[in-house]
Amino acid sequence: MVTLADVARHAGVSASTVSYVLSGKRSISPETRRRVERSVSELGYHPNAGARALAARRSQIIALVVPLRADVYVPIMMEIAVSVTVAARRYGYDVLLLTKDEGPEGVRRVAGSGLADAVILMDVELADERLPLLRAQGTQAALIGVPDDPRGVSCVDHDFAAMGALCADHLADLGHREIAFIGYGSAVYHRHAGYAEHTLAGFRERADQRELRFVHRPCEGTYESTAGA
Amino acid sequence: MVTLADVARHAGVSASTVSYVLSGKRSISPETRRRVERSVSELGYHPNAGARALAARRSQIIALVVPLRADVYVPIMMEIAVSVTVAARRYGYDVLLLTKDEGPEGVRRVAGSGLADAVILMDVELADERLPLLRAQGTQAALIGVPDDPRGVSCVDHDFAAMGALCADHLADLGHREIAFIGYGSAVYHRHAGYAEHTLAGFRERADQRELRFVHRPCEGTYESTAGA
DNA sequence: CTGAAAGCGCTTACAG
DNA sequence: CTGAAAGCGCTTACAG
Repeated sequence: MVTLADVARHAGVSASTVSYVLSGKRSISPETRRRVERSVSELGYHPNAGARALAARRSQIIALVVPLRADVYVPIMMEIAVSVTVAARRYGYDVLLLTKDEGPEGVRRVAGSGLADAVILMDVELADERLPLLRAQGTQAALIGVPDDPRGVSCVDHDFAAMGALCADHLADLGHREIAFIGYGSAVYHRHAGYAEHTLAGFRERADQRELRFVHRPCEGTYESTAGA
Repeated sequence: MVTLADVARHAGVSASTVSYVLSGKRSISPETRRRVERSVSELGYHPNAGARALAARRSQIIALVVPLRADVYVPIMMEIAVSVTVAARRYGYDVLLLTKDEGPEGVRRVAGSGLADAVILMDVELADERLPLLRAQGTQAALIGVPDDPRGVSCVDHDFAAMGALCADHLADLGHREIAFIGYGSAVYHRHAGYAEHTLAGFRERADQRELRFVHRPCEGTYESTAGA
């Protein structure tokens, strides 16, 4: 394995100079830079990720926690996972894939060990049990989904409440008064998934305002059966 | 941050003893083990991933390279990614998500830097350009898909050739003689994706034996439009 | 603009 | 059964 010391020797400079050429954290004479870059490519040098993480105290890794339940729409999960990965790479980060079934312990594990510098959570629940942990550890985090208490964390999501309200308005405008709200699988509501609850709440509030009567019926089945229905 | 040295001090043992208690690589007296384990949980110790990777010369990370094209069936990709992640965890490994668009360079980057100990490749092509690199670097790898020359690498896949042959037999048995083979999108054939080529080759060979005439027509569109068709 | 050196937090021979 | 110490390969103040 080629180390930074090998490159320094080959280029006739110190190790710190090689490091600074690579990181761009201080100015280097063009001549020195050239020699170092030449040695790097001639020797085929790749900085060791572990050593770098240890010394710099950051791993350049973001953990992405994905749900593995059958009641979520899979293609959108994949699209998000891939988009996150592509975007992370643009900033020099890699993405570690975690499954939600590891629970809060998974988040603790990767953040506590320094394996990941930050986490992105999907399938956020209203009272998500991972939130207290994030706050306690001071873990950098971004949530795709909005919990009941979003203090201290960054969240992003569609406005599902507005969407529910739009649906109510649309049907009310058409003159309908008796509505059936066909929802997600019942498990989605049992765990209080944010998107489902927000949609239903937005619909319910507007339905009340518009004096609609409605029944809410969860709809069982995987995304495939419901999409095809 | 709590370090191994903190734990050693707290438990009144040496750092190496703490390390061996954690790794189980040498026998420890029950009494010592107890004290160390108690200190670990009392202090909330999590071994630093970078330091561990540097010293042990393995990261306990497997890189999974997923395609990001629209011409692959997404749900199965996600299912594989999640299954790989869950299985990897059982062996103490985490999974790093790479996208195929990084090309061979992505594999070189994560393997060369020691970020990943091994790679799993999806969407393997007959003459996959990542193979020479794997061989040259001696990178541990597993392919989901079979290339033309699988020497030196481990592959696993469905038997797509047998599947194609089965289809030919089935239609021949029903008495049909003129067959339309509706395939994947044309891009899939242009890049010579293993599963597509193997299916077609298996069908073609059996069709010839059974004296069927057939035309092959790629079918454009995403998995959603074709699945719904 | 550059270098010598300490230090990051582990693992693992080496010794007893 | 346990400890002292070298070493893994980087980054980054400190000095000049």
